[in-house]
Amino acid sequence: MLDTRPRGDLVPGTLELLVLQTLTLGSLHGYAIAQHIERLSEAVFRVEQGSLYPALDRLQRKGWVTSAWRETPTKRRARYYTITAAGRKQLGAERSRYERVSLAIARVLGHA
Amino acid sequence: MLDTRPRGDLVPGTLELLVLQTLTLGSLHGYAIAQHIERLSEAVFRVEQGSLYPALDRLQRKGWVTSAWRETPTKRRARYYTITAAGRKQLGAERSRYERVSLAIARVLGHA
DNA sequence: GTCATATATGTAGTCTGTCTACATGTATAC
DNA sequence: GTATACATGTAGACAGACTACATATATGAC
Repeated sequence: MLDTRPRGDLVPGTLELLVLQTLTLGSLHGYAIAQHIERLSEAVFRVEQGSLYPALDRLQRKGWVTSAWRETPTKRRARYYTITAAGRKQLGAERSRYERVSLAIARVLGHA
Repeated sequence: MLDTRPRGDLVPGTLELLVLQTLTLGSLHGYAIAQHIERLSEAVFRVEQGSLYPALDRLQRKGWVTSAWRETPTKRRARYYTITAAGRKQLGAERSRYERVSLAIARVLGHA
């Protein structure tokens, strides 16, 4: 997910959090979700299709997002994803969980 | 690693960082490393043996730590791990990498 | 004396999630 | 016509963390 290869991964388990957060902006298709995360992270993250679509599948299976085919403003078919109520609840849980974890890491690293 | 089961993992890839950081305190055996991380994180992390020892093996294979059998103050045999110069360099790289990533996450989550 | 607990190390097998690489196709700009 | 951006997905590999197991000693409580 990171663009710092070799061995470019860190914070797996966070992709679902970032996707759910992104979907609070409204329904988006996969490509737009990826672009949004990349842009907001200032290109620290690169969301690969091989990570994104399986992640969207998982989110859907868990009932945290739903999806439907629609047409984009540029007339192409795309699958739009929408966060559900359960997804928002999950997002809240994951956000506070991330908060706790990053605080704990900060304590171990000594900048707390 | 986290004590928030079910599905208790987040920030994998961070264990090596935390271990290297802990070893800057001096040579320690595995059990003490785990205890230190758990204590400093205020029990947010639980370092399982099944994660710790493979991680220490990896760090050793990469040349970032060395180890030797010694006797503990309580007279038991234990393998003491010591960070190497290469390990310190790696630690620096991983710390700044973590910094970059957590900033990027903060931006996506909107608290930046 | 014996039992529980804390100390101490490790392995086997599983699972999850991410990655690379591939496969497919359309719309738009040049 | 051809390159690029848009758009979705799959297959297979791999890393890293997890659970559960196996082993063993020192200390303190009873």
